[in-house]
Amino acid sequence: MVDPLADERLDRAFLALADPVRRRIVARLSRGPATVNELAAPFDISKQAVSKHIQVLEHAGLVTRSRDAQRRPVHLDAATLEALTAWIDRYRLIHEQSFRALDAVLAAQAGTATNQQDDTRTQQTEQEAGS
Amino acid sequence: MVDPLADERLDRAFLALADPVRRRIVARLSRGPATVNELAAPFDISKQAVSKHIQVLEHAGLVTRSRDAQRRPVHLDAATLEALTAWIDRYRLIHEQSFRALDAVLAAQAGTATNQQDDTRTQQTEQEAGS
DNA sequence: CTATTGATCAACCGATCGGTTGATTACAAC
DNA sequence: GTTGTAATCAACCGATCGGTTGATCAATAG
Repeated sequence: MVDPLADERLDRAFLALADPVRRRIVARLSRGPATVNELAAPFDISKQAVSKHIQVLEHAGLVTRSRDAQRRPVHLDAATLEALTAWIDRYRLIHEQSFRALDAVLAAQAGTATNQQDDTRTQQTEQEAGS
Repeated sequence: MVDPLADERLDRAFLALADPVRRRIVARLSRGPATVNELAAPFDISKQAVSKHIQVLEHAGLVTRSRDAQRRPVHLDAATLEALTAWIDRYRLIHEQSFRALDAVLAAQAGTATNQQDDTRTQQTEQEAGS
């Protein structure tokens, strides 16, 4: 459905979200388009800095811009967000799967009843018996 | 369910994934734990550099480490991955929702179609956009 | 004990990032 | 035209990032 993003594009998209200002901008845009001035209002930084943040988001494919007189409204591009979740979920699910397989192996070896291989989506915390 | 990660933790987690080497490490770990040497093997960079990458992933909460003699196996922590998809999906779904609302308004006004591709995924959770 | 293996620590370097200020473009209103 | 507003461009700065090399720590093997 959504193209798996090329490596460099994933770089830029994840990097774009690795900043609280840009995440807040994305959060704001999820409720509809906004101009740079509107987006800059909640922040204590300069409008130029916000403009740069928007450029980072745009270069990452997370937002697009249109034109309305001298304003340049910014729109969220949800397709890229979806591609990011697709990447993450891919490996998250592989991990879950192999974890369940390991559970089965351990259960078969020991026979003791510490296995829960039912459809509980256990994302259990690894604990170290590292002594 | 999964704790919404604090802002600083989200910073680190997204930043950790904004690097192709670290994403390949995550991909490898999704199939099971591995030592630093094993993880470093596919790359042309030094083992120290890979060790740093792993520290970045660990500090981001994406991996944990145990101990086995002089080896320090690295394990994926899928919970943090899940928290990232949770953050993304939250705003992706809000966006979808407001887009549909806009569609309805425009349809009522003029009957003209918008240029949004119809991604049918009916979700109706009303949420507010925090950070 | 010494030697070897696995991994980290420490210092350093060039590139990029997030921010600033000042100048400039683009458009609208008068 | 001139003024005003929205936004970007350009140069600069300190901090962080990704990489290197060399030394060191931790644990096993001989």
